Amino acid sequence: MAPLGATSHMGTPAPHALNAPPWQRIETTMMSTARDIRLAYDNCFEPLNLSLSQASLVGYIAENGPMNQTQLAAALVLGRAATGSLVDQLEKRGLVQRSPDPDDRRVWLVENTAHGAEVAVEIVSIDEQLRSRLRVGISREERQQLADLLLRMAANAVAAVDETKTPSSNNTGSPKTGDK
Amino acid sequence: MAPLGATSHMGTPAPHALNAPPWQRIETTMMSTARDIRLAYDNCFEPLNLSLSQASLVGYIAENGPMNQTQLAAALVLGRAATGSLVDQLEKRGLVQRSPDPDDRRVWLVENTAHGAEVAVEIVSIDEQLRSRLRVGISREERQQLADLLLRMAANAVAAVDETKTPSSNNTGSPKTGDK
DNA sequence: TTCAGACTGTATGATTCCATACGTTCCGAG
DNA sequence: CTCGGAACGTATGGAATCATACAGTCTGAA
Repeated sequence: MAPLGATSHMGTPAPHALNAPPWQRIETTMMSTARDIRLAYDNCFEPLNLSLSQASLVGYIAENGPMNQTQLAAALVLGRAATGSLVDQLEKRGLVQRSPDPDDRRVWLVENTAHGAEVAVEIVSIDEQLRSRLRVGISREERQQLADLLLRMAANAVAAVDETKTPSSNNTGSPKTGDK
Repeated sequence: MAPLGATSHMGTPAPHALNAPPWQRIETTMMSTARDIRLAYDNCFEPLNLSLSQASLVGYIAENGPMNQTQLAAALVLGRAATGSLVDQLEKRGLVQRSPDPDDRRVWLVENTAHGAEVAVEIVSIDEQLRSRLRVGISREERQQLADLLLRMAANAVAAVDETKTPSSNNTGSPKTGDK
């Protein structure tokens, strides 16, 4: 699977790329690249004792103001459960806090504490630093195209799943809401 | 930090893409795309009751012949422990089997069973199907460039980690030797 | 008013993977 | 032959995330 059948018996099948196994296919390359990036982020935030997701949450609130967990989940591309867990961790450390939403008793408004706001400054700084580090040798135009291709591929992936999931059957559960 | 600071207040920030939140930055887009692709694969292999990693392992052996677990780990871009775990699972299901390497008593040669070989045919077929599905609307040239950009970015990520981990290292590619 | 349905956050269990620390085995220098 | 180091596979613990199920709350229609 993962690779193609290059069967590179000899020493140098092709100077494909710097470090990645040369026989990998795009899909695998992508997942492994994503992992490398996540590791780089985690590594960068380690001095603050934060994971990428945690830092993202604090940073996102710092830039966009308090919001509820469902909104956060959408912003971080995470499930609500995972997001709630993140907020728990950050609340324990005193970086964020939950206040009740006066208009909706179901909802917690998550906001940064004073300390959280301080840390957020560092987070943003570290983030920008790493981002520029990741973009070394990659022009703005290339990034644009990269993003474009990624989105198209993601759309294909989602579509592929949808097709097999919703051919004709009205499943007992709801294919959409997820809840319930 | 998932988002960028664009603060696209409202209205129509940009018809960026079909489903992805428009404010995401490349790094996040990539990770989320990778996740979508993984989900698509898992979904496709579900009829066979296999995860992507499991299917990859069987398929890879089918195409490249028996090999030891360290080689497999490198091929699948996984750690040795995770690979061993995969082999365990597949062995229980009778898809692969471990035979002792006559030349090295430390090593297991992992190979497909007869049943595993049968399944591998399906795996390869399903994989090809999904892959072409993922490539809809993306030319070969674009894929080439995508792979190129991904690899450059991955290299940057690895380098970024290396820099902070070993201030005076010269490693170019793989800082292997996870063991002690 | 009442009630069904949709939404919010939470709890739980499972899965996948990493990092680390072993115990065994191989290899090469003395 | 005899060690020390390197490589292999394994065991263990932890982190992140998903999917599901649930209880409280809001909303809109009857």
